Amino acid sequence: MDKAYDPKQTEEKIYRLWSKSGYFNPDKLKARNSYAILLPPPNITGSLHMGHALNATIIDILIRCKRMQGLGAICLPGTDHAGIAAQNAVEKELKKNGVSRFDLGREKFVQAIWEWKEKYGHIILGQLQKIGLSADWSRTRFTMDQKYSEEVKKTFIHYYEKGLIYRGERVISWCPRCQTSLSDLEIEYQEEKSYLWYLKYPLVKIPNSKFQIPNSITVATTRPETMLGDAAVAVNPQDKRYQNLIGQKVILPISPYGGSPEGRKNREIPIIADRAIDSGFGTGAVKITPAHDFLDAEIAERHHLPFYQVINGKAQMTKEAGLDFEGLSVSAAREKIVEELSKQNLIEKTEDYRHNVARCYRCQAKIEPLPSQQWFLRMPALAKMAEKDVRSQKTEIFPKKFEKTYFDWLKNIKDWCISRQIWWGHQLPVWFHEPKCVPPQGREKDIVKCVEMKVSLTEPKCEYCDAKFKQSEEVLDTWFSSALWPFAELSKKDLKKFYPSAVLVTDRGIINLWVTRMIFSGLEFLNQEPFAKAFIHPTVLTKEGKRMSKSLGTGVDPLNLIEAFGADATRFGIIWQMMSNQDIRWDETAVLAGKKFCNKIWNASRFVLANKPAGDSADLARGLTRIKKLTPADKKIIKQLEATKKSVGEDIEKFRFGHALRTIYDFFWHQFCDVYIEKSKKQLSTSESKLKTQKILLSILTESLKMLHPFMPFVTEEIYQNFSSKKQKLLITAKWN
RNA sequence: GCACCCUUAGCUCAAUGGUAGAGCGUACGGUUCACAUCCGUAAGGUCGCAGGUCCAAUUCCUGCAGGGUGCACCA
Repeated sequence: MDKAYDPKQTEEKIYRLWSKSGYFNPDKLKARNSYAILLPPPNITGSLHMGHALNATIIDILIRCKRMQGLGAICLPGTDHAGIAAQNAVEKELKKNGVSRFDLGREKFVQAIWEWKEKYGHIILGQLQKIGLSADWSRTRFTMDQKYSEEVKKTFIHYYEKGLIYRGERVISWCPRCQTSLSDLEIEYQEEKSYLWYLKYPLVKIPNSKFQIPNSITVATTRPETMLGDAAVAVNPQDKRYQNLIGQKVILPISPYGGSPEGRKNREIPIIADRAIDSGFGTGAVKITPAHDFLDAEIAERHHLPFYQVINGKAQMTKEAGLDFEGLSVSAAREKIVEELSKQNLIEKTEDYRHNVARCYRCQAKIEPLPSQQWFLRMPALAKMAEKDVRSQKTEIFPKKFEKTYFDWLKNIKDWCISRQIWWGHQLPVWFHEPKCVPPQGREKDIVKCVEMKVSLTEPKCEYCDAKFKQSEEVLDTWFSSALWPFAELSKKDLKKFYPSAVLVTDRGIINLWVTRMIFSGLEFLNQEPFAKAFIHPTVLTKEGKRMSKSLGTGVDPLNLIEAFGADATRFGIIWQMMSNQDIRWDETAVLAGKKFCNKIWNASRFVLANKPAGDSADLARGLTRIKKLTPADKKIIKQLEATKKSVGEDIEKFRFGHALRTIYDFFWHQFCDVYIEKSKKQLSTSESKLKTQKILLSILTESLKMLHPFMPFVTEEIYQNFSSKKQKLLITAKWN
């Protein structure tokens, strides 16, 4: 053995050794019980970041530990097609050559993404191998595999036939850049400086009114351009200031004019009372734009107000906004409106205002709420099921504080908008027959049965004509397919063995996007929750406590760490910092400590192996309990080993990985190396205690390597290869008792 | 606005109802015989602030401040 440990000469070689052994696949383990963990499928667009590294390390510690405990341990890997993210990534690539996806057309563009996926999609899995993840790669899945796709469609059909999926026109969140609808969870809010405009809407004069009616009512808004779509002004029914005005009408000072200027007549809209209005905000009077605001849409439903869509999917003003505005961008329209209103002296005042603006979680473009025909999954019943499951502890969310995130979302649940207008993804199994058959003479009655739309796995046939059905162009929300990850595409045999999985390990950022949806999907389709526990691990932040971000250049690339310090040191550094489920403020010196520790293990092993007696290692190490006449130092180290094993075992069960690692570290370095090895040097020099001491050294080393292996797999396996027994050739399957 | 979490050595973090510890860094010293990626010694903390409970509080309680997260609002 060399004087220093060199990860570069070791890691690839050892990983190949493991792969060749086939033990990542539990079929080879001949274990009675399984222990499965799903790898949260990274996006095909992803490249390894600290979050992946932490996640994979935790999963791998558990898998390696359970494998050594004799269970049929498996990590089920794969990748996610990442609808919007992948589409955006490839669009960006094409843009470099000045090509848009529309230039290519749908078929060719989707083909380009597939090619891109073949080329780059597997890279992240290779990176996970680099940090040592012992996943069963023979079972690698992809969320757009043919079988997976089929099951996604079957799921849609199941929900549809159960009446849980419906199609409807609703105000939804629309990303004008991605050109698609988004669900509530795909929106991020960002604080922004803006203004609150106080606009005066003149009241319609009523002759002979017994009340004193003011000239105008003032409404506060952050989006003056939406006034073109206003359908009412609303106040709280309790608001004393406006009692006289409820039921009166105001004149929209700028109205969407069409046609000739002579026909110009401003729209008159009512003043209504609605409980949703907060009388403390602004003037207590609010303009209601049903088509472009969620709350306004709700209020409009209650009051049967018309929806005027004045903004389109490209964030431009529509024809309905009137000839003066049609085609203008939202921001240009805003300027024009403000200018016009101030000309008319209808702006009472303007206030500085900070508020949260909704943005697309994939491209950061400003979201436009607008009415659109979409497909929805009815959530109340599913949400109830999911809530009950965690309330009854059938699925345990750990740490418990994250239960709140889960319950909060379920409590305020909205129907899930599952259709997306992008090209990359699972096309809806919905087929259109348009136009309907033209009934031949005398058969009108029969043909009435001809359907315009059919939900079906394969293309349906019309009973009355030869016209082909056309499949819906829309695709499903990526998370609709991710929700099926615990079971889709698994063979019946695998399903029996690996469902439910033991524990789900993931980040808090996707508790509801992913975890919650997996839970209700599992309950719905297999009548059992997909995992017994969901462990929400910490998030890796910068040293300053800020989010790591590639675009801001604040990210740390784990591959660089592996290159500089080795995979074991990187794993050590990550886990060393993972204490009590607080977020990690990244400190690279922990990786340095890991590198030093690798070397310490290496050199202590060199010492022990230089003093290894002849014979099979397994036999030598097992004889520990039979050794007589132990010295106090012998007894002490044996006792310390037992205590360490116990403590580490308990820590791992409770996901206290950082604590476990520090316990082993302290034992190995300070109790074993600093004290016992030093003492052993004397014991080795006398012939009566020599063999005993040699056996103890070998035994403690072997047990230490086993404990360390889940945390630092490469260096421990490499050392083990230098003295492995005929009976137990690999450390990965050595018994961890 | 509501809820939860965090605040301990220069940095990143532990532990603990009764003399506060680690890693990294710093200073000084040592080491042919496993390891200079090593060993030893030292410096360095009124444990965020203000109250309270207790014989005793960094540890328990309350309030405040700063940082973070989730939810609601975001007209």
